[in-house]
Amino acid sequence: MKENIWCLENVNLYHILCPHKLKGYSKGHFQNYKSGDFIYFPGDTSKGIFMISKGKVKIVSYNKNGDEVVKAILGKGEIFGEKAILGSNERADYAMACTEPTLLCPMDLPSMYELMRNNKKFGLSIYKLIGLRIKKMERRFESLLFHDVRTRLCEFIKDLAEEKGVKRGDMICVTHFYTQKDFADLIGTKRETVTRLFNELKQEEIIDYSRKEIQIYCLEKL
Amino acid sequence: MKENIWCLENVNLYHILCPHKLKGYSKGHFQNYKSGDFIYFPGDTSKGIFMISKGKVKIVSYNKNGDEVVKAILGKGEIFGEKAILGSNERADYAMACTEPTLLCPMDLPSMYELMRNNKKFGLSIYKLIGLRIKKMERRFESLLFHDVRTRLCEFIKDLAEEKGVKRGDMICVTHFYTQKDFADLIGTKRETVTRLFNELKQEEIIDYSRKEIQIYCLEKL
DNA sequence: GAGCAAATGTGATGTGGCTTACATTTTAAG
DNA sequence: CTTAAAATGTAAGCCACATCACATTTGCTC
Repeated sequence: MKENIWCLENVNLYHILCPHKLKGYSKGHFQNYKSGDFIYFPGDTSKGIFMISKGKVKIVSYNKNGDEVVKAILGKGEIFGEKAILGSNERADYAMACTEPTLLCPMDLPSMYELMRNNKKFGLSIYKLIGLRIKKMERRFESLLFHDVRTRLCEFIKDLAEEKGVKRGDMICVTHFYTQKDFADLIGTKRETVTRLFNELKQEEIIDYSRKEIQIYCLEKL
Repeated sequence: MKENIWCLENVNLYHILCPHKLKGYSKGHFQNYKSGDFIYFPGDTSKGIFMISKGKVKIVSYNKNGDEVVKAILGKGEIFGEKAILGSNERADYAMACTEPTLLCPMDLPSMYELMRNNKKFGLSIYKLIGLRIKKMERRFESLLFHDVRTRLCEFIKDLAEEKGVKRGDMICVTHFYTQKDFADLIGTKRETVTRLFNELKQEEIIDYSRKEIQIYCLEKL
């Protein structure tokens, strides 16, 4: 009974959690949000988790000056609010829809637990999902601890490329929806520094970029 | 069926995991380590988790210069290697006993999963444990992102005080086993900076300290 | 297509904390 | 008690980034 679930690169919970196949567990319908709508606030009771069926969701917090700090941007098939499973009964961040429309598939906790107990495979998928989140987190942490800003930005772009890069000729194009402020938040620096680095990388002909796209000429040099 | 497990501050798995009460699940015996013994290495197959029954365990890694980097120091009743539960089939760090003797209660994965499925309370305890680890991690991350070194050190000392501080007169004493290098690793800075800050805090009559003890005169100013 | 807010670009200036390079003290080992 | 190794102390110099202060560009709204 060797269970090497870790070797799979992605858990696709979409087809498991999708409400069509889960009548009786999920509420059987999607929630629809407009761009800018908050899905939950800090302090809200954690009643369950969400899977993104369509659109993008930002997980954010606000610093003491009231500026928005982006902690993650998630897309279709991705899950958020999963700390509820781990016994966190209050949400700690804001979750905000940032596309229109944003469709979410909510799933309440008791159903989750029941499913996890009854469906071994599902349970392991959830563990794996959480494990991956932790790994990602640890990776960010170590990066912050050991690497300078430029290295961090390069790693981030490489990750983006791997995740959603498209080959076009001998370059890789990544379409994204981050502002430079978002990049800065995500790698732990300031917007101005990101601007400077983007231009530095452009100068060195490693990448080129516009608002919503990055073209990578030379992945190795990143 | 409201399950507010999160409100409990600590999960005490000790009395649940303790092998005396778990014949059939655990191997029914402790593992004994000497100071400096490695419990596992990076790349080792994750066969299960460990609970510390007696002594201290360091989770460490090594940077490219071969210097030891301390990632955590754990004591009695604490658990490590728990990422195994989340599907990580290889250990990513070194675990090293740093007291003599160090007694560990090992528990293999299949038994863990079985227990988690059959014993609801146990399952939730494990979730909560993992949840707390994540919270701790996120806290460290945010601290690193937003606070300067002095603030981070103060937070760390306050945590120590809360966790194991003892009132003596109108000061709080914390006996610990960290070197200044350990402090530095754990808060993400260099040893020299820690030394400077310790002396700064001493000068300002907020704390006093010797090798293995910190006396806190004024918790509020930390 | 005028007007405005958000996003991006770029210089000048400041500084926290890393680096380097030793001195001193404490602990462990023989 | 001696000696070596580990831990701690201190100080000068430097540099990656933050901060501040605007300029410019882009994209949306009316």
